[in-house]
Amino acid sequence: MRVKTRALAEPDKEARRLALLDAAETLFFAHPERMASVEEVARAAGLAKGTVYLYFPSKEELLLSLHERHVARFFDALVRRLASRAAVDFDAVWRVTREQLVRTPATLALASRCFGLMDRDIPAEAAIAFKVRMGRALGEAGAGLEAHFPALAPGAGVTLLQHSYGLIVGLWQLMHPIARFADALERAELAVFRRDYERELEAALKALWRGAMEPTIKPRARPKGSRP
Amino acid sequence: MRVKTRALAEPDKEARRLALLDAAETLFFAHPERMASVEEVARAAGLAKGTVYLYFPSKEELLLSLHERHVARFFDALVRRLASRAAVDFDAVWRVTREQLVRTPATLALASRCFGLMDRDIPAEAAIAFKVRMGRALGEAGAGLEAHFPALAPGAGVTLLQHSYGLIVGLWQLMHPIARFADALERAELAVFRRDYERELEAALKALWRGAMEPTIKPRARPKGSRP
Amino acid sequence: MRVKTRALAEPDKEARRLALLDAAETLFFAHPERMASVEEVARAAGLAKGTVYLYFPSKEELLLSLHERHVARFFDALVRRLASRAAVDFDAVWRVTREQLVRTPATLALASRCFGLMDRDIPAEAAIAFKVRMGRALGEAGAGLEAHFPALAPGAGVTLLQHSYGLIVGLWQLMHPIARFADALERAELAVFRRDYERELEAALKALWRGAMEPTIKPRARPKGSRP
Amino acid sequence: MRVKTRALAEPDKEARRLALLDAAETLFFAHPERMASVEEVARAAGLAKGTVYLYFPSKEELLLSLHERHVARFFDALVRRLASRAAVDFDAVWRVTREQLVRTPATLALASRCFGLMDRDIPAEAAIAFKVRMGRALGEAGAGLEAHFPALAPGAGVTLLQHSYGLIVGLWQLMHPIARFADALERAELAVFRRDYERELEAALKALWRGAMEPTIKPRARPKGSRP
DNA sequence: AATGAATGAGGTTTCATTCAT
DNA sequence: CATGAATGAAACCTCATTCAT
Repeated sequence: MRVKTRALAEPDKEARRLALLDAAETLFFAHPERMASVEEVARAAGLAKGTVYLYFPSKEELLLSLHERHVARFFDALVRRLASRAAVDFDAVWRVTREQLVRTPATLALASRCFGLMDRDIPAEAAIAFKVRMGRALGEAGAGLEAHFPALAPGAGVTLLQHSYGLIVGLWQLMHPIARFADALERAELAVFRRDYERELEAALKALWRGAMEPTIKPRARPKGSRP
Repeated sequence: MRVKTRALAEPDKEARRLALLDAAETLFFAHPERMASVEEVARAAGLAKGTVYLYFPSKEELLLSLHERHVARFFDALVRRLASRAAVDFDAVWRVTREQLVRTPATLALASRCFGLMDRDIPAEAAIAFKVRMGRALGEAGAGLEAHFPALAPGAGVTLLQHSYGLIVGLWQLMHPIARFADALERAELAVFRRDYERELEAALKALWRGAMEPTIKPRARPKGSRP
Repeated sequence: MRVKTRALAEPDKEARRLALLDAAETLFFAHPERMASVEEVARAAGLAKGTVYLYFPSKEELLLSLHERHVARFFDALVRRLASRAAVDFDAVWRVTREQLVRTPATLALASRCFGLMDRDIPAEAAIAFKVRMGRALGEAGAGLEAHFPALAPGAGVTLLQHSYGLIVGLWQLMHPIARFADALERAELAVFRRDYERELEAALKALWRGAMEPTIKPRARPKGSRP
Repeated sequence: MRVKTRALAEPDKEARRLALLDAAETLFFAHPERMASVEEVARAAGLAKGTVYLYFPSKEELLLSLHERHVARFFDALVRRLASRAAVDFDAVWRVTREQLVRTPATLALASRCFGLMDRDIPAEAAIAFKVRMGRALGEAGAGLEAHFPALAPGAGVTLLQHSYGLIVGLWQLMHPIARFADALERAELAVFRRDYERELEAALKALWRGAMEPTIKPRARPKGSRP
């Protein structure tokens, strides 16, 4: 009968909430492919199963909260960076992205999953509240972006962030390394898949941003001749 | 007691395999958020549950097969277009993409899921075989692309396709419409999420391609002054 | 953090006990089909969950107490009526019954449940103490009945009360209206179940009492012929 | 891995259904106060938990089926008796009742519980279907009764049966012996509860029927004097 | 005395897979 | 080959009760 000291004061409760999120994150990080059970999460936090339900209405909403924490951290860092005195260019944004998203793989693994959860497992109420908060952060970051990149028309900052986010997650799904395939990847036939997610993402994002910034240029290349 | 006549000859077997894939596709299309059970798929194909396992080793591999069929169709159409006499520009590729991927939402819903499956549910053997086939198609399409777009260095065609694919799926997850949120989306706070996936994707892909084609341009904008 | 002032004095304690019973009664009345949780009862009484256990050893005993209060009220009213100067006939008893039991449906809903509780959830000690108190009230009321109905032999008053009580509760279970079936009850096939509990009970009790009062009559009807 | 031979043919399936009902009945009979878990029922029938759900949509509906079987048996026996050539009087009906209901205590224990289930746990659909079947049997038996007891007006047979059923169950709840109270019942104070259900019920039913058969007699006794 | 955070037993249901027929 | 009955692991969530504060 493990009796974790009780979180009576509000700050303690918040701390416990965070402890549960931490536990979930750790487990998810250790085995991104397998979703830990609520019991496991609770135990990892030194609590009992039922206690989890004092802090989260359901397992899905716990996961969404974890996801939200990740996203919030990213936006925080990004907004902070955009608000700083220093000049901001793609690399500056990329560095934030890399630290907050790319190099915390659990973040992306969870993001992938949460897309699916929104479709059915999260009560509309909660899903919408989540989106409202996201929308706020997104709006702020988008505006900040526009302030630094004159090429971005009003509204284009938000759009670019969304497109980037889609690219980040989509490419991660396509390219994130899977341990058990490491050997097979050595085969010549699979050379095409021997890719470094971080490097690829940087290149892709760079291309996306570059393209987004120069909308005036006549849009596309024209091939001289078709295949012989 | 339905006693479907036996599929003795090889062509019959293939036909039955396809019937199962069709059934799975139909069900998945009808409710992309919910994964139909094996029983449902079997029934929709006019077969019994156990029969599914004569044609697919597991539910996951059935899904992967379905996914592969989608991807193969896309690559077929793309390669065929690239091989045609007509000139090829971004729009030509986009039209193929739109028909094969964007306007068949089940395709993208399934793609999202299959990323996850690869991580754990598909035996390495099967996963690798799948990747080998994908790699082949990818290589061919990538080469075709390079032939039409001189700006693409060798190898850049494949890369661009992969980046594009990541963007297509990632953006879909982020933006695909969810029926039960339609009302909520009217709120001013959620204006940011009121987006048309097809239009957004076209813009994002265009930017990505444009950026990928002009790698020499000096990379980024420089803001004159920071935020006031 | 609600800090209800402490119930130090004995009268306060009793008042708080009653508040809890009132709260339970209200909740039970509102949703007789669903048993409120201890938390709900406590909140409805303006107390915290744990406090309930200072006044009742268990949820079951709380319910039993509530039930006892109902029964006691009934017996009080009955005994008072029997002790009054006015003449007493079936109708007089029926009126008491109707007011105290029939028209307070929660009473009967709870009575049904408490039968079940006695079997296992109530400690023998408590159950027996309850029965002793019930026995006392029953004895008194039975005697009062015998005083008014000369046809009742000694002991027959108690017996008649018990039989009546069984009938009251049994018939309630059989006939009490269930909101969600109201529509279905319109069907011709279910005409047999379209019954008014109060009216039925009155008729059944009348029959029971009439039969109990005339034990000398040769007992039963004789059919002339069997089914044609 | 227990592999009960498979019930492929329809009669086998029905047999298995019955085996599950038998198992549930046995367990319920052994411990009427405790409701066996689905797992226990399955094991008692030599099956696995999941198998139960092939035969019953939910635990509650299994219980309702069991209850229905009991009631159906009673009605069968009653209707058969009423249809036989032999004369029918109260005792004849009582004997059927005694064998089918009174002396199979599980029947009454379950009946008590099922009243509660109807309120919320059984889907309206199923509950109504059950009632329709019950209504049919009730109508038939009621008509049979009227044929034998000329004192019963049309419709009075059904009514009498319902009232009787209420009395049977209600009195059972009030009087059925509870093993752990056997000793306590020896106390003088509890003499009032030292009752034999079967005997009491017979008396009460007799009174109810007698009263129901003689509706013309001037209704009630008149007390000579009130309490001194 | 009062609180409410923590506990954890307890039970239902789903569904991919197997295998006897 | 085809069937579908049988399996049983897996996971969630509720809520009466305890007890540190």
